[in-house]
Amino acid sequence: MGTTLPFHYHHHNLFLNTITPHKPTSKPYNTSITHKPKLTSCNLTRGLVEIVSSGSMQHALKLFDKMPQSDTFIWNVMIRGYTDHGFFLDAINLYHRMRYQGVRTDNFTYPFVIKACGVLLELSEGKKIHGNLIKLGLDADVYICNAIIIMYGKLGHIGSALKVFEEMPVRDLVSWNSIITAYSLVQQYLSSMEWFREMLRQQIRPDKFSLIIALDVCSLCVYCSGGREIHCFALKSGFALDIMVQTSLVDTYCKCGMLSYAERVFDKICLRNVVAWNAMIGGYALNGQPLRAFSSLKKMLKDDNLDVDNVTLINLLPSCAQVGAVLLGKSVHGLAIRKGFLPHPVLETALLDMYGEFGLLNFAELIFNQMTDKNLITWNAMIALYVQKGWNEKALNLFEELLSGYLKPDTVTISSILPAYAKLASLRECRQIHGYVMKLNYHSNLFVSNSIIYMYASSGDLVTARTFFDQMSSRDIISWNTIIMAYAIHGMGTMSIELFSEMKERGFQPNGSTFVSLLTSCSNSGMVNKGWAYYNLMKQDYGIEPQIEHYGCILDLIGRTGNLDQAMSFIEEMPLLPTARIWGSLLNACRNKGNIELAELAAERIMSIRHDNTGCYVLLSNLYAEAGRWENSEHIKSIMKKAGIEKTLACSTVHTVFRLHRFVNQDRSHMESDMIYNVLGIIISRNPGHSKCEEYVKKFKPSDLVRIKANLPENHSIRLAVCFGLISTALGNPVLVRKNTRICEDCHIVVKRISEITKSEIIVGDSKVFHHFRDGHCSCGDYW
DNA sequence: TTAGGGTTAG
Repeated sequence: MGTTLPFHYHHHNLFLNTITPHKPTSKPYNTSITHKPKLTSCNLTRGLVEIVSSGSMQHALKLFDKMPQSDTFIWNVMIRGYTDHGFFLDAINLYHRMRYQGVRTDNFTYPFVIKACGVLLELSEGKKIHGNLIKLGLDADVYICNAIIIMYGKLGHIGSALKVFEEMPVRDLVSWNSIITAYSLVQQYLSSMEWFREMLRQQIRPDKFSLIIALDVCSLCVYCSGGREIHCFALKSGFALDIMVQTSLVDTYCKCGMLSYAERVFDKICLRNVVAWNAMIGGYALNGQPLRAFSSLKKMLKDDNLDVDNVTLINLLPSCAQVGAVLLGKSVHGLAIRKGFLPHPVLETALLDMYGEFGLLNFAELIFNQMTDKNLITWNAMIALYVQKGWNEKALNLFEELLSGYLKPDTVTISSILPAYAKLASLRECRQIHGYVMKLNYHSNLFVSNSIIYMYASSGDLVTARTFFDQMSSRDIISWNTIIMAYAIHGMGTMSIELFSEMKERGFQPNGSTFVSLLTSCSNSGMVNKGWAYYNLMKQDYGIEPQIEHYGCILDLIGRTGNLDQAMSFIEEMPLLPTARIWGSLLNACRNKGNIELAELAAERIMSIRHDNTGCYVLLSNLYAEAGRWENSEHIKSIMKKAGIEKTLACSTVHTVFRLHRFVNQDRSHMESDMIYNVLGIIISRNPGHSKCEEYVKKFKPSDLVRIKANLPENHSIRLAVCFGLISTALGNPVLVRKNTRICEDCHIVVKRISEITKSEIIVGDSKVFHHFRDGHCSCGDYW
């Protein structure tokens, strides 16, 4: 055995192999040299090709620099090497050096450079190269054109891609596959499938890659029947025996929710490889069958004697999350480390997601912070996690951090972060992010635009929410559900109902969520009969089986009537297991009726479900206090203390142009405190006949008064915020106050009165609904 | 002695 490699390269590589035993080059050189090779140019070139294909580009470059550089071929080899091994920028740079040094480029040079431009999203570079090609007369080369079509697809310029395709003097099968891929890349899946069909119409026989691309398109747009059509075609044309096609079929069926079809294809695969298994394991998670994913893994290891790769683990993690198997998840994490799969951005993001699902936020944060090559998907995962878990402030900070970096947020980022804006930001900030969305041209994306409706509605600006909705160029069912819900949380039931009819007129079929919006609206606006009517309509006319959310709404509706017996029997007759939300609804009804016994029962149930019970404890404790049962009230407080449950510090906020103003109960810290208390004093003095203090003096012994004085409604944060809002809000604009807990009955009465005296519209968003106070009335109809 | 499209992944 001999080698034609120059000796010093040999030596170099052996040395490398000794220091990095875990990363052998893919093609180790033969060491049994029997003769000293001649350093001919041909030998050098062969050596270069071999080193390049092994991926050690630094070594290749050293050799390259020593070689005569007039030869186009070796430049092409180098550029290919860079592109093949992911050094796209180096590929483009070397191409520039090649042109600078006056080396002739040829038809072999360009496909690699073009690919590099596509991957790096280098639009201007790509266009320049395209221009050069035309000058060089290479723009008719099939290989080059095919590469350009893909590049324009990646860059989102489908028009340019199509133009190249249409102007090609000769097209081959790859050209067709490329245009289908390009349409898929710009997410125009229907056009993509149209081109696939056009290909068949023109009697061009697809190859297995055509089928794989088309199947991928079907997965992406969940086009189930398309997947089946291609399956039929594959069976007729013999491609159904190809493992890559089979794997694609498994994947497509899984992504279209047709698990049994996927299993049938999978079982027919003769020699299953790890990729096929991965598709199946991932598919089980996707279809909510985590246990089957685990048993698949077992079979893969045992029956087929295959080993896991990083994709196996990536696909396995969602199953761990679904069954809440923390230990199992951690052991998969450990396995990933032992196998040397980490760091790996996709695997790390999958781990982050899983820990997030477990609620182990600190683990997720740890992974995020340790990651060296975070991409946009990683950032999106972390932001979405924060928002889902209600850590809105952290989400907003992280989003700010993302904006200050080089990554550009996409529509996923924006639709994830908007709910955090809805919860925390001022209207001004909401308008800012809205402007940013318009600038990025993301507002036509339905996920984004639906989130914008929600954002405006839940930050108190129903008018803008509606205007935005009206101006949307296209809407889906979620847009309608969102706007109906917007009016629901603002207690404007008639508007919700109006929109519901309009939605039907425009041909949208209501779904379960539509009725959640509608029923919430009826309940929040006190339209009890209408609520029941829609509940029946939903079941009878639309065949929608009520879910727990619907039962919750109906229970709120019953609660409003004060008929606690009916509420209780409704719960008992429900075919679903009552959740904390259900008992919470009953508890709320009990609070309004002052029925302590039933409230205790409801509270007990809530606590047994071990939901986040803070609100429930507070409510019960207040209920006891109002009834003068101090011992019970204190007892609840001590339970909370023992359990380490902190009562949410009630606060109310008002935004001015300059900043956020936050008020707590009895707050004296505000700069304008004196003025605020003066205004409050004037209003209270003009509101005789209502003071909880007087009531309490009549009701309780002096010793009790000391206990309750600390939290008298007299100086509740909401009143301070409303008064400050009256001072700081421009005349004619509504005063907008937000509160992190529910508004108390006493404050509700006072704010109604304030709206009457001042002739101002006052909007108070509490933790459940928006109260619109005007002329002494509230949109909630005094039930919330 | 070099090309283009391509199975499983967040």
